[in-house]
Amino acid sequence: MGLTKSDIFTEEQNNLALLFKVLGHPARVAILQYIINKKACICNDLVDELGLAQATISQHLKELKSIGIIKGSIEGKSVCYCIDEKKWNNVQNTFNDFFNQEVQTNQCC
Amino acid sequence: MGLTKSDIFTEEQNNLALLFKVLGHPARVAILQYIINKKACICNDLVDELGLAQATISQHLKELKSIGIIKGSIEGKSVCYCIDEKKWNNVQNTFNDFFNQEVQTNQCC
DNA sequence: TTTATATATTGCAATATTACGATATTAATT
DNA sequence: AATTAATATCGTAATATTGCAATATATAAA
Repeated sequence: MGLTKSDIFTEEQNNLALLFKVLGHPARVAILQYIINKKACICNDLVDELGLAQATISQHLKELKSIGIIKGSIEGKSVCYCIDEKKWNNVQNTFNDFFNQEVQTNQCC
Repeated sequence: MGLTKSDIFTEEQNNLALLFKVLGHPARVAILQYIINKKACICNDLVDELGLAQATISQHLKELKSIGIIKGSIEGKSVCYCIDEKKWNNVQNTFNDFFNQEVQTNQCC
């Protein structure tokens, strides 16, 4: 198997899980933190900063871009990446909506 | 390959990514939502509710337990699972700390 | 004690992910 | 036009994840 049965879940569940999944890798967390901390937007510096090959970084950036949390703009021969603030806040809100669901007082454990 | 290079990232980055990763599957999102929505804590109902085999559900529950976001207590021959509220809030706070990092105004894109 | 019920674990097949070298592609520079 | 530099894509090997049947374990009920 190895195939997630996404058809048996709601659109909402699949979407939420996808957001979590994309953030669920230390390299992608590190990339986001790096982009946030530097005043300017970055690209190839990530290869030097993290100890990963250029192809690997490019792949992680692609995944982050796929959920829209970062965006890139071509600057000459390099690409400048930055956080998409609107999406960033949107993802945070989506997560908070999930966590703010009323947790009932346990009737067991 | 296929091996995440966790040694090149900080403890914090690995921990945060792990939390996201465990939540990054629709079945686990669905399990959490189900446990939250029902007043009482559940166990085998999940097998009926979601269309997954008992072994599969058990495995997902194990992963959720591994980060402490749910806990189970033995109730006769069944196990009652519920949200660990303390950890639940803790995870939410951890995520919010991450998202509340100051996003600098873009100098590109 | 035997049987039934609920959950966990094991083993395995199918698919996904991670990582990287090699190779495009694209744009600036010479 | 040729070269350099930055990034993306392709192909592939190694590992991880998902899912399930089969089996083990544990407790309640008969």
